[in-house]
Amino acid sequence: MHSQNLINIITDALPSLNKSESKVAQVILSDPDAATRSSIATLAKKAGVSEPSVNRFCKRFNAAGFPDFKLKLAKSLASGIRFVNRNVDPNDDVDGYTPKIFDSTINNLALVRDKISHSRVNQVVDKLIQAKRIYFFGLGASGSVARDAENKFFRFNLPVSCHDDVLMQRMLASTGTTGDVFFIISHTGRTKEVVEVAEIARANGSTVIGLTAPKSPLADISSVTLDVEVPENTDEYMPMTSRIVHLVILDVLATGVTLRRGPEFLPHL
Amino acid sequence: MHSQNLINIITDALPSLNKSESKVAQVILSDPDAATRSSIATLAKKAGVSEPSVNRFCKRFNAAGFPDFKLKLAKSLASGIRFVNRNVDPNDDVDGYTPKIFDSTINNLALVRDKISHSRVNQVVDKLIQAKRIYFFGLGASGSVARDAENKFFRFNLPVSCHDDVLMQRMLASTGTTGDVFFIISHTGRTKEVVEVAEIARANGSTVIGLTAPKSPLADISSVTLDVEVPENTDEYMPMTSRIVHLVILDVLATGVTLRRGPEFLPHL
DNA sequence: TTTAAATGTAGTAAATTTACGTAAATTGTA
DNA sequence: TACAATTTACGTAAATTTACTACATTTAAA
Repeated sequence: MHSQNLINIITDALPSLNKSESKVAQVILSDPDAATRSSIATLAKKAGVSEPSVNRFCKRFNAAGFPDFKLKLAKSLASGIRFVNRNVDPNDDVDGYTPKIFDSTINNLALVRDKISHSRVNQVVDKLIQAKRIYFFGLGASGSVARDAENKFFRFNLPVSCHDDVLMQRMLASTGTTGDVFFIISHTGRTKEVVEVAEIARANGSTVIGLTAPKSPLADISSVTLDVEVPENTDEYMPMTSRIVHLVILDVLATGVTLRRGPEFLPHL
Repeated sequence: MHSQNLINIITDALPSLNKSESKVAQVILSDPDAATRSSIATLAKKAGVSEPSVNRFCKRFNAAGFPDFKLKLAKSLASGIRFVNRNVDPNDDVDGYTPKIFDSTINNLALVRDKISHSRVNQVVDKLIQAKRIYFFGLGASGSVARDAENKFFRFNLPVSCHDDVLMQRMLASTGTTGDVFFIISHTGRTKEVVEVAEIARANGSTVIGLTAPKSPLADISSVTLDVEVPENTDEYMPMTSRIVHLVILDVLATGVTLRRGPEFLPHL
C-alpha cells in the first residue's frame, strides 16, 4: 500500500458506509472533479443529505473538514487518472469509447500498483533467479501474455520457454523436477485444465507461480501467488484489462530479475 | 495540450506583476504547499497586503477566486510528483521499481489517450469491417501483440490470422489482393523486413494499417497509420511500454468494430 | 423500552467576495 | 518642469457565502 488514492479509499470503504455517507460517496465518485468545485451546500443538496453529514463524511476520511477534503480530492485527480469508470455505451461513437477504454485500463493499473504485495514480488524474483528452467504457461488471451514474457526473459539470457496448448503444458509439468519453475498465467484461475497442470507440476516438486485472481483454485495450489484483483467486467463491450495488468507485472518481475543480477547481464538489443 | 504547471506560470509572470501581486507571488512560491492550506487572511498577512489583493492575484491567474486557486495549486503540486517520469535506479529495491514501472506505463497510456486521432481510429474500424480478411503481423515483442489481436478478433467471428515470422508474412503479403487488410504492428516502424512486407502488400493493392511510430518508414507506406508517440526509452532498466499501448489501441479498435456491427455479433464467452 | 448511533436543524463563526473610495502612478499639456 | 487628467493599484468595510458546532430529533439496535 503505497500512495493510496483518495478515490480508491472511498471506493473500498463504500460497503462499510452508512446511508447518508454512501449517498455522499456516490455523488463524489460519480464526478469527483465537480465535487472539488462545489460548496458543501451544493454537494449536500445533490446527495440529498444535510451539510453536517457531508462534513462528517470528510472527517471520516481523515480530512480536517470539507475544504481540506476537496484539496485532497483534487490532488488525487491530478495524477492524470480519471477514476470515473464509465462503461462503454452501445450508442457510443469514437469520441465516447476511445477514452473510456484507456481510462478503464489506466484505472486498473493504478489499482494494482497500489495493492500489489511487494514482498510477493520479491519472492517471485527470488524463485525466477534460482530457477533451473522457467516455463510460462497460459491459454487464450493469457497465451499471448506468456509469449510476451518468454520474449522478454529470453533476451535476458534466462532458460525460458512458453506454451499455450494444454497437451504440451501437461507433458512438461509431469516431467518437471525440483528447480523447475512453472509460471502460470490465468485471468480467472478457475480453468480446469490450467489448475490440473499446476497440480501435476507441484506433485513433481516443481515450483508453481500463479499470476491470477486471489482465492482462486490456481492461487490455492500455487507455491507463490501474485494476486491480481481486477474488478469484474460488468460491461459486455469493455475489453478484459487483466491481460494488460499481467503484462506490466511481468515487466516488474523482469526488472527485478535484471536489477538483482547486476549490469553484466543487461540484454543487448 | 496539457495545461502548464501553475507554479511555472506564476514564476514566468513574476516580472510583469505589480508590487502587491509580486509580494503575494513570493509568499506562494516560497511554500506552495503551505499556501494551499492557509486562508486568504493568513496569506494576505504573510505577504503584507490586503485580502482583496490576494483575491485579485488569484483572478489574474484564471482562477474563479481564492479557493479555486488553491485547488489548482494543489493539483499542480500533486501532478509535479506524479508526472515526473522517475527512472528505475540500479540501486532500487522492490518498493522502488514496482511503482515506477506502473507509473511509467500509466503515464504513457494517458499521453496516447489524449493524443490519439479519433478520426483515424474510425477510419481503421471502417477498414477492418470491410476487410475480406485481416492479417495481424508483428515481430518480437510486437509478435505477441499481434497474437493477442488475433485472439480477440477471432472471438468476434472475423476472418483473422496472425503471423510473427518474416517468411510467412512476406508470402502472405505477396498473395494478398484488394480487400485484404494487413495490420502491421511495430514499435519503431524501422525494421527493414517489416517495411518490406508492407511495401509488397501495398503493391498488390491490399490495405496496410500501421500501428507504429509517427513519421517512420512503416508509417509512410501504410494506407492508414495509427501513430503511437511513446517517449524514447532513456533508462536501460525501464521496460518497453509501447507494447501495452498497442494492446490498448487494439482493444479500442475491437470495441469500435463490435459497436458498429451491433449486438447480434457479440462474442459468446 | 432503553440505549446508542445516525442524521438533521438552526445558529454562529469564519472566510471570501463585492462595492466603493482613496492613493499612487501614468500620461498629456502648457 | 509643473500640473491637471486619467488610469491603475490598493485598501476598508460591508455583504455574502461558506463551513462548522452544539444541540435536537429520528432511526436502528439491544
